[in-house]
Amino acid sequence: MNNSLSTSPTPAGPAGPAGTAGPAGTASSRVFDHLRKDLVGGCFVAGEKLAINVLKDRYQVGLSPLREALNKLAAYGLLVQENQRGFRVPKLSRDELDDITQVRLEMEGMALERAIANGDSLWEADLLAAAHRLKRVDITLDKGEEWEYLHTQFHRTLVAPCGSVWLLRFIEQLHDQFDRYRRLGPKMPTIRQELDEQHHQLVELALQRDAKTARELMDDHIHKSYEVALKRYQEHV
Amino acid sequence: MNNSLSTSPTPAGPAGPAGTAGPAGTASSRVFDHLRKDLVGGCFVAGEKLAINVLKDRYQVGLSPLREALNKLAAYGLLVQENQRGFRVPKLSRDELDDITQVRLEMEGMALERAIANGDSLWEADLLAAAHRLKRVDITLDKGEEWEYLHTQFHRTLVAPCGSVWLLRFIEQLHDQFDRYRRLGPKMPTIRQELDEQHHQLVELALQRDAKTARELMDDHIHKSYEVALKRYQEHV
DNA sequence: ATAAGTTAAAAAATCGATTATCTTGTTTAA
DNA sequence: TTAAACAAGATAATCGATTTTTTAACTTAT
Repeated sequence: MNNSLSTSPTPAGPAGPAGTAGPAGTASSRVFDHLRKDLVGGCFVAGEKLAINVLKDRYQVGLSPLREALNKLAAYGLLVQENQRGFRVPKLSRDELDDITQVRLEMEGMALERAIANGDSLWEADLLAAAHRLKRVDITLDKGEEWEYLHTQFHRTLVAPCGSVWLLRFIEQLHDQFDRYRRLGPKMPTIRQELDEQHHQLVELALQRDAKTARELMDDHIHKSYEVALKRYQEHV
Repeated sequence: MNNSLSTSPTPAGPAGPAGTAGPAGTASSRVFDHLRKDLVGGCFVAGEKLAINVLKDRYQVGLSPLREALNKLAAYGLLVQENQRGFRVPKLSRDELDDITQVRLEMEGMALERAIANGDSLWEADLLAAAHRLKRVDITLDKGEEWEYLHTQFHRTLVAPCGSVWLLRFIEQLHDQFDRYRRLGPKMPTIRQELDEQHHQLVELALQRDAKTARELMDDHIHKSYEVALKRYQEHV
């Protein structure tokens, strides 16, 4: 996977399931990936203050690489840094969830249209593969990690050939933010069935190059996810 | 000003002209602001590798705060971090300039429409003030810094009440990226007259709540800036 | 000559300890 | 009784030194 924030030419590695960067390079980048995953996955309580010394033990690194990772995460928006009192997990709010969703609708819609215009046949193949892998995940066996990873991958693949590096970057960032809400509480989406059905239809429409309908469906898909996220958020207050 | 990346509750201070964070808190945040300004202002050559020890002297800080700032800037997109070989200034390319411009058109247009829908009368006052200050800058006296700062402020004010924190964040980031091109070479925009005229018209349209025309003008304004940036880029190769 | 191997110098990343700042509980003065 | 002042402990930020990795110059073998 190799997210664009990590230090660039990660040796790739076997690309383990959950977005981890293989054997990985620096200590700093390893903590970054790990912490990012945990923050998005809801391992921390929103608003919580992070005790650096605790993190140091938890992630088995020294202060310097840890602080470097925290600084990156703050610039990325997964942490808030306060003047002389360390880092904390950003609070959640209904308003922000709505905001994120709105912007996602605009940006992912745009990106999808462009991807459908530009994507080649290699893209079609990747898309089919990603959707297939996602569908194949055994809910009973999966601890949630596998589905989450493949879901992210699917959406990444879908918009990948949109032609705009910056659009992709922002979309990724918004996904992380959105998932802080969607992944509150229980592991598996209750309506996975429905969502997977939409994923399948999205592939169909992409292959048919029906940008307009695809975008409508994407809107719908985001709205569905929004409802899940909102419910989770409201139950979690 | 107090950019959203700096550590939050900066004591405000007298808010010096050029985006600096007043007396400022941590060494880390001071270097961050300073480096950000220099990177956007073109003090470094694109593609250049940053020698940490040189920066350490140049900005008068130790390794730790410096590295923390560099890490933040990398997450923000003003630096590229390579696996075990430090930081470098991102290369410039025609493709990227086009990309940035495209996304700016979409996002700032959207933000402007929303701002015009939401902005109250305090906003109208702020807008008039920002435009006025911008117009008043004496080109002969100004070393370029003042105009640049007020220009940024004007555009910030224009979209401020759009209602989306994330949109504002992305727009700010894109501005920084765009300015890496626009501010190549000579200090003052050759067509400042024209640009200031557009600024003035934008205020007019905003006050009249004419969202549609305002957006068209904004598109035009971005296109004009794009031409400046492109020319600068091509001359700078 | 070219390419693989070797090694010394340079640079990046990390560690351990120090310094500065905040927090909290307690005291003291109004 | 309340609020300002203080002091001790906890936490954040920074420094200086060490370790690791890369770079570049120089061999040596094919």
